[in-house]
Amino acid sequence: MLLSKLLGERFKEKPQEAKSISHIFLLRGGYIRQVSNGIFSMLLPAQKIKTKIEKILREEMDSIQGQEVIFPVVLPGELWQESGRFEAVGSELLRIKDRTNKDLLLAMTHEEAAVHLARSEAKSYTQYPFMIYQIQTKFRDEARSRGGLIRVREFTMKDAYSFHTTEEDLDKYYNKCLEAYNNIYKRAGIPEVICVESDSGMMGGKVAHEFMLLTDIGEDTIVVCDKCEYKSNMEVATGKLEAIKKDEEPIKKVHTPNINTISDIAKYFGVPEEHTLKAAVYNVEGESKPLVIFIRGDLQVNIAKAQKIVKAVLSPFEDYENSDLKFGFIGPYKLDLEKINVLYDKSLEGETNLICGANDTDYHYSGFSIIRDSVAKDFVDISEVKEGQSCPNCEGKLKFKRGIEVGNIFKLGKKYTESMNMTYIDQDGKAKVPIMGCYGIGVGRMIASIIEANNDQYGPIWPISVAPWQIHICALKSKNININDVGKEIYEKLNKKFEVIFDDRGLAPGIQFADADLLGIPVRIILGEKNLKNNQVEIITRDKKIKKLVDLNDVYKEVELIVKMLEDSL
RNA sequence: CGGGGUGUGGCUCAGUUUGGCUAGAGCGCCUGGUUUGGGUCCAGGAGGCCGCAGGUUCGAGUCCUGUCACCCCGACCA
Repeated sequence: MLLSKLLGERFKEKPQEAKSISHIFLLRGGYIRQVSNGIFSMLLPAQKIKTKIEKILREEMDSIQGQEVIFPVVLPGELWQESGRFEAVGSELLRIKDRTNKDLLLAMTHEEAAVHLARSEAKSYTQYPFMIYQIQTKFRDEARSRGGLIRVREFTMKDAYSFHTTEEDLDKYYNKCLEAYNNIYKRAGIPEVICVESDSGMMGGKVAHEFMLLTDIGEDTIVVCDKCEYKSNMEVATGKLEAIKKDEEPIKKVHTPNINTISDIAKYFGVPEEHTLKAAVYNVEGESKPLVIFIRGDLQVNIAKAQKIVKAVLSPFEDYENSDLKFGFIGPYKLDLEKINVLYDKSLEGETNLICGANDTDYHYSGFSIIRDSVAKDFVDISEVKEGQSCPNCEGKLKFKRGIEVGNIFKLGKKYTESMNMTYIDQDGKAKVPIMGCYGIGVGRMIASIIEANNDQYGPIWPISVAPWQIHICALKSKNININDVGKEIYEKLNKKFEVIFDDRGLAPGIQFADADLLGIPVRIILGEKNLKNNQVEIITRDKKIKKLVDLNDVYKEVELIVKMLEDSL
């Protein structure tokens, strides 16, 4: 490729709208252009990177017996009605109508399409297990896209769906896939991606993991133990909770005028916040009674956990005027359970001598002991982990980090196969419902993540496995010799074996170097008058780790060595 | 969906507070020269429905109303 012909202007100003490093360099380097909110076009360099990532994805999926297929982007609404998601999913699902007013949708994920295909093709147990995957456009009408390619509405995703006859078989395959994912990130130059436990969300299923690139601009909070291997998304993270030792005291009603926040109560009674109990009230979708969650005063309710327990969407309860609940003064002692549902967080288990609301405006109780003074029997984990809390598995302390989710894997179980009536005939001649797993990786988000992990102040430093070109030839301008001719000769020779981009523009060296940095090509060959007089050229790697003068006759050999070395390092 | 912000040439922005000549700068682009290992310098040139619609006014980029788009923070995120 001749750089003089490459479309995609590179510029030095920081684009106003871009905040993250990857977004800035993707725009400045002429990789992507925004078309609309969360919708981008990709120019040649980005497209080439994308293709290379896809090649890695294909090889790794094929290596775990995946069969590549392709599903439609536009699906009939009725297919999603089978699984119940046509109604269940909110406005992120873009629903459209065709000319006959029939419901269509732009697929945001393809479980339904996968089951639709698999249920008519895999009717015998002898065909199991199998995995089908595709690399396809997805559309999610995100409430808020951001960060360039990090969170967009239209994107390319590798999604895979495996089908099994037993849980054990799914478990086995799940682990194989987890390994393939680690290979993918390693090969793409982001070996630092870690695998964490995660929430399966409304996808359903019990076990799920996310692959996270730890970086400050990440959207998710990751909880990691400073001693052991415990790693988890905040949504599902747990910490060790032990009852705080306090002497039991008799329960006592105390006048607390206008004191209704935990920090005020703690101050008023002169105790730390963990000696209080608080109530959080939610509306439960499809349920008329509000849900009251009791939790220790120093902790927050983790709504994702709570939603999983009640298996419904929660929203904050606000209608105190038409209820018996006294905002700011709700407590578990002598609470009327007729018109509400109640959950007790694990943090309250065994607690004694707490301050809690008295269900009477401007009054609290002190000396409340959960066993002695309430009907609470079951305690469930609904609390948000706090930084510094003890690890659930060891004596370590939990630390928070930020991460970008670059992939996820789910054990879906029978959620889709059952609702969509997929069966196979087992050895015993009986129809059975297969068990499913699904596995996704966003390609664009991977591009952004690779930049986030590999860059310097001048631009991206592409790992050679995904770099748009392997070699960048800079022919500097000269009055005395026609360097472009020399460059062309080297270009044509190298181009037979490598992917080469040749800067034949003859501009000021600063411009050529700056552009080369923005394109981030791993190996750069610089042709300048001074060195050429001695029959030499300079070879430098984008990360500046190798920088040497090479005899003109040895260029091919030398490049071959460096490329091999870079490839081997991944 | 809530809060904040921005729309002026391809990019970054000034001008809007206090309405007033033909709307500016730098970068980029085109032409000529100059320079030649980290965005050289000089001269000339092209390019703007001032987001859109309506209104006030002798006069609107500037004031008013509406509307659209985009960005940031949050909620949400299969």
